[in-house]
Amino acid sequence: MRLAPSPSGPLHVGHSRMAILNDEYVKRYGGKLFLRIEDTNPSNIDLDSYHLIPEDLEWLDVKVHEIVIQSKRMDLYYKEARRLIEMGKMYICECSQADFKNYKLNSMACPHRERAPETNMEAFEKMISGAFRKGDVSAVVKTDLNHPNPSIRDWIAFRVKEETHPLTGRTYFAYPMMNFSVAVDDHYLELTHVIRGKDHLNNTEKQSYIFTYMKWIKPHYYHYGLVHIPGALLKTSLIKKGIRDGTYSGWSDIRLQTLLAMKKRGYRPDTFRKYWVNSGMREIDSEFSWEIFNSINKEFVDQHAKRLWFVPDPVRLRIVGGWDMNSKAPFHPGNPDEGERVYHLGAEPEIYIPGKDWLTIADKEKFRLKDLCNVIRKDNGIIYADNSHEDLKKIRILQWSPADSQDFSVERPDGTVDNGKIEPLFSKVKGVSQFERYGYVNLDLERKKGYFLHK
RNA sequence: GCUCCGAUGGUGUAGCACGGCCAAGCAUACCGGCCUUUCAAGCCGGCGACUCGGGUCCAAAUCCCGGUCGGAGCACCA
Repeated sequence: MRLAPSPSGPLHVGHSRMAILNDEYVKRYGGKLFLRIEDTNPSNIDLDSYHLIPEDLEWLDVKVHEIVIQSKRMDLYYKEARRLIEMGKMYICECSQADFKNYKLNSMACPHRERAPETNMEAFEKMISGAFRKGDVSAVVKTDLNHPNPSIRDWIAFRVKEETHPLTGRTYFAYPMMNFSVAVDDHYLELTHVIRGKDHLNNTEKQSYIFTYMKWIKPHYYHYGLVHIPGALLKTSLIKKGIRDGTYSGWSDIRLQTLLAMKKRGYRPDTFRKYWVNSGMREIDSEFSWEIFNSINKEFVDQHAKRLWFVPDPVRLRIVGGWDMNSKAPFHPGNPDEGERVYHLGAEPEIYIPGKDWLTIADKEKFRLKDLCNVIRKDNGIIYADNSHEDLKKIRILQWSPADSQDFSVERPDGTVDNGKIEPLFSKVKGVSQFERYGYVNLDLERKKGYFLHK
């Protein structure tokens, strides 16, 4: 089995599917998983991704047995190309791009198609030694000019690139197209099974010509349906543009759906695995469900998410008439091992409550400060009422935070920020916590802020 | 336009290769109740689907034909 990403950036949610599906197959049935970095197009390579991709995979707990880098195997591709030329199955076309396209669309042979193998070989050697300019020539695999799908008729296997390759520099001038290098590598890596998206259906057919000409055994192919991930920006080129022009702070900007960003928000690798295994390998296109994805993540995260009181948009109030006020509450109601938090507030303390709630509390309305006491609103202040637990079901219960609370802000994936106060003991909490009546947040203690995960 | 693929509740799926055990299972969401000093978690109950039309058959979500709808690919990206 293999994972074959192009090194144009780190992995995102979409990639996690193919990684996990392949990995899961290998883990269940045995075998070997290659990570094959497909860097045969020097124009869209991001040097960092050579290490970011393996790191992402490691985070996902995908076990890669061996890493193969295509740009280091160019001689192999050239060697196999020569064999095809000798067999008369590949030729060097010197038509313009437009002419070549025209011939194909009309099922016609281009003038170079029937040249002798020796002539082609000569042209090929010139091509790889850099004697041609970009766009002048290409190496073409003969298929069937009458194939109903024009893209499958005589497809291009090598083209000239003049850019400097980030890894190999200016060593090579002719680079294989994905369909050629993939066929050669799938054979030499002795792959038995290939799992990939059904956007590759045509490629599978193109590649099969190589297997047939070379008399190689084809792997078994499985094509899963495409998933549309709502609200996600996954096009690496667009993300890169956004990073360059300052729209995004980097690959881990939490508005993005790169694995880096999702990790920062507190998503767990197990969530990815469970979600993708659960959605299976059907050929149906489907809609990615954040609803289900988040609920799986909540399952993993909730058990150790300490509860905290965060007060967005805080209003500062004095509890008039409250003497010797104390509060004690567990960090996790269902998990006593997580400990508890205790506050001694003293007499007539000041506290913060959420501005949004304060706005909707009527004059003379009674409400509860959670784990503290009941109060009644009077004009623009509150007075102590009692500490009975009797009407808990009837009145609303608000989270609050003491006067010595810290400033804290939560960044949300939609780009907005909630500013507020957080209870002092938050500094004892690490990782993902649940802000009561607010949602799950991954804490960044050093910077006194958090990243919103989900409700 | 051409080629290929697909169609189960709001969403994600199981079942379809070998028709009957499917008056369609699970999850999530939603609604109601219990519990609870969070609008979290947990427990109980409820809601809700086989794209349409034909055909084969004792019997069709499952097989065949047609329509409709959706998706992907269509040349020097991977």
